[in-house]
Amino acid sequence: MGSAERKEREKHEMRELILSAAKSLFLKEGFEHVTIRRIAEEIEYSPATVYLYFADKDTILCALQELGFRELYKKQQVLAVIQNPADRLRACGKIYMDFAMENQEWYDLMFIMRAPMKAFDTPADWNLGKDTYDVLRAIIIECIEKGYLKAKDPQIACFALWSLMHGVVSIFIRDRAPMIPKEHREHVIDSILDFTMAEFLEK
Amino acid sequence: MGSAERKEREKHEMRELILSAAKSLFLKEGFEHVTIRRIAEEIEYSPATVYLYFADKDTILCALQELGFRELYKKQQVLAVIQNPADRLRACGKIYMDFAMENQEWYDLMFIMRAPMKAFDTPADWNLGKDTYDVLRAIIIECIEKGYLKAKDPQIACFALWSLMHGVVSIFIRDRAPMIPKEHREHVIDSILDFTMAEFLEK
DNA sequence: CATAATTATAAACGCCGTTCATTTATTAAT
DNA sequence: ATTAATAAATGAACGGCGTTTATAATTATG
Repeated sequence: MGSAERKEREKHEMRELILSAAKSLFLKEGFEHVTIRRIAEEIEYSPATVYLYFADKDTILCALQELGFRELYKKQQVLAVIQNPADRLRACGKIYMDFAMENQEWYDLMFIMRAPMKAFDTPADWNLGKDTYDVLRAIIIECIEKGYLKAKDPQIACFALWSLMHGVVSIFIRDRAPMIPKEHREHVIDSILDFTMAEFLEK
Repeated sequence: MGSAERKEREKHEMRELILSAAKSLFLKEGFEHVTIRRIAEEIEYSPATVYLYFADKDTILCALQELGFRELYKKQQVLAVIQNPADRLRACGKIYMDFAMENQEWYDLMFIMRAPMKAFDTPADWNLGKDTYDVLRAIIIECIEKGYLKAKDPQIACFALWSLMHGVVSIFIRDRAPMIPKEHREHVIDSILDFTMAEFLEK
């Protein structure tokens, strides 16, 4: 009897329905309107029904987060055409920070908000973030190999440069830089990239 | 009739009472237990009474934030005894990141959480953060003057280095670095400082 | 067709920040 | 000292949230 398979498929479809409602709420009305009750309303089910398909709200946010990572990973793909690793490093930073500033709520969900992280205990669940992180790591390893970076430990160099970029955009997103007018943000990001390349890189 | 002054004083005392209850809840039970209802319970008044002394919850969080800034500023004072500006820069970073890791919820409130920032629209309210930021800026200006840093724009250098430090600790605090075991965090912070000093500084 | 299993829901629980009509306490004026 | 005016405090509610549970509706199986 193949009805078990259909059941499985229906369950999966319902999950997708819930996620798409969550996503559309997120995009149209912002994070704070993504509530179980609003999701349920959107798909015309009761709030309790949502809990038949997802353990809790964090699990749903986690799935949304995943979409964000895919988007970022997609944007990183254009880096492949840049030959010089130093140029590629700069472009990587630019793509990262532009993504953050153009999709602030997504970035917030992916890298700042507490909520979705409660859902995974084990680092194994971090696969999504890992892929995007590995893009940076590969570039840095090449930069070290080719002598653009004098750092010997790529782990540290990678974490430091990621931290720098994350620091910049997360300060902006959470409004901790009143000394920098909003109109200057884009320019500051470029200046930070220039500064970093000038100070960090050898040639 | 000096009763108006006494009224003023009583009002101030009540505000202090509320804040001290908020602080003690924050320290003893963590941020999530700092609710208007719990504060009211703590001081044995009704929740509505709290609103006679504070406009809303964010205003209270804002005052808590201020305490955090004072604490950080106090810790920065030991920097004064360090003569060499490059050494002072490193120590400044160390103090900052240690403060963040040892007082994670305070740091979160000061630099990450959205809540207390809704309370101030104008950069004028940022005086507290400005003092601690100026400590870093003074050091960097001296580093540039004395040729330790080749950057010409201290604004950018300052923002970049702050971003780097903030990035590191905020990634840790919000658990975005599963690739780094918790036991290694302290060591990574030191390595980041080494890396930064090595890559950034001239001599 | 009847029974078992699944799916959906209404209603509630226990929180939250906040508001407002009403009561209680204090002060000022007669 | 008594009353009138002012200020302080509150109980109860509003509208929200995530989540749970007992019950009802639906669907599948024997």
